[in-house]
Amino acid sequence: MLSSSSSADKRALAKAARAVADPIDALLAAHGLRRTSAARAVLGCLLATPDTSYTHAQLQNAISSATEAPLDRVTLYRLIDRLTQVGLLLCRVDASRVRRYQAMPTSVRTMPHFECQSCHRDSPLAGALQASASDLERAAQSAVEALQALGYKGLSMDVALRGVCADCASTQGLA
Amino acid sequence: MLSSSSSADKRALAKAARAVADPIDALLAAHGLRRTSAARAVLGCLLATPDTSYTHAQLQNAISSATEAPLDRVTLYRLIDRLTQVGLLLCRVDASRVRRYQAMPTSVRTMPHFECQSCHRDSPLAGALQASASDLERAAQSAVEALQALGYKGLSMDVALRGVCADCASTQGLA
DNA sequence: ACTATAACGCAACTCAGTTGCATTAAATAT
DNA sequence: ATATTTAATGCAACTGAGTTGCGTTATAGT
Repeated sequence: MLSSSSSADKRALAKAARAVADPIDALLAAHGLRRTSAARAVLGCLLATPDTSYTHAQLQNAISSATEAPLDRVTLYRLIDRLTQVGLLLCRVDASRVRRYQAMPTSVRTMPHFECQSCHRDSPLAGALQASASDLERAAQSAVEALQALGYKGLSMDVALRGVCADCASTQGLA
Repeated sequence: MLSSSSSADKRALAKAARAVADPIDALLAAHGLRRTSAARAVLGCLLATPDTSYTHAQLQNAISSATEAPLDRVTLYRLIDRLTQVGLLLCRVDASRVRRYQAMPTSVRTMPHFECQSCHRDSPLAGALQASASDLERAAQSAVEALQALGYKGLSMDVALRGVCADCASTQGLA
């Protein structure tokens, strides 16, 4: 039965080959999702740019301009939901209250950042704060490992400092 | 002129006494804000319940039911903005994309928490994760001190882990 | 090829937050 | 103490992200 080339076998093989050939199709299938053109486009776009997050609007725009298919707003929302629920995407809410999506990172990297409540700037901890940032990253890393040991999947972490930055504090009468 | 009790002096003294007597009025004045009934109500409500955050709607509801004045939606938004900008309030965006406000805490306390992307539960790091949480808090603390040394004011921090929790991961076919 | 159902596309809707503008009331100057 | 300035208020209309319902289309399993 190994080399019996019935037409049924041929079709099954062709199908499997297609799924295995394209890593994106393989991922979709492995997570129980259908391989639609929209799913391929979105996942492909996000996997092509790791560590880069897109808003819903940016993603819709990117897909619609790259491919010919315009892709409906609601469809994209629902597709993103599915991809996120199975752990293929990572979602976070940014400081201006919009969700940002990205491909689930393979290695967890923490990027401590500071949001000023006054000027609303969001900047990474750098310069003199590099040391603190590294400490935070290390602590975050071990927390992630602890969660992984408990069976948690697709982990990522966000460390946000908030307050009033030195610039804003000096130009206001702060107690 | 020390003990000259003119009526002008009396009024000035009464005014100063009022401002100093009420710590809320004192705070408002110290930050260059007018002492209006709305500002007193909001700041009073938030200072009365430290470490408790309210959404705009909750705050409006609390104010309107506690006092007689109904307080307009937009007025509350703008008032919150002002209080936040001068560092009297702390604002964060929760997992469901709504802003939550609370009185600026005097001591910075970090509360690492986990958000599941699948079941959307948000829970604090507890149990076996206590150790990691403590490490994170310690690292966060020194980061905050570093920022304070640079002149940053009203600091607070948020450590969010994200991913798919063990429960959801086991009930889905996750790779 | 046939069927069940996941995924799609459209319209209408909700909810948090924003903007413009005329009015009111603190704070400051006279 | 009254006048003046300008911060704060209240209303109406608007925006933008995300959701819900429902009929249609296309994928996966028979």
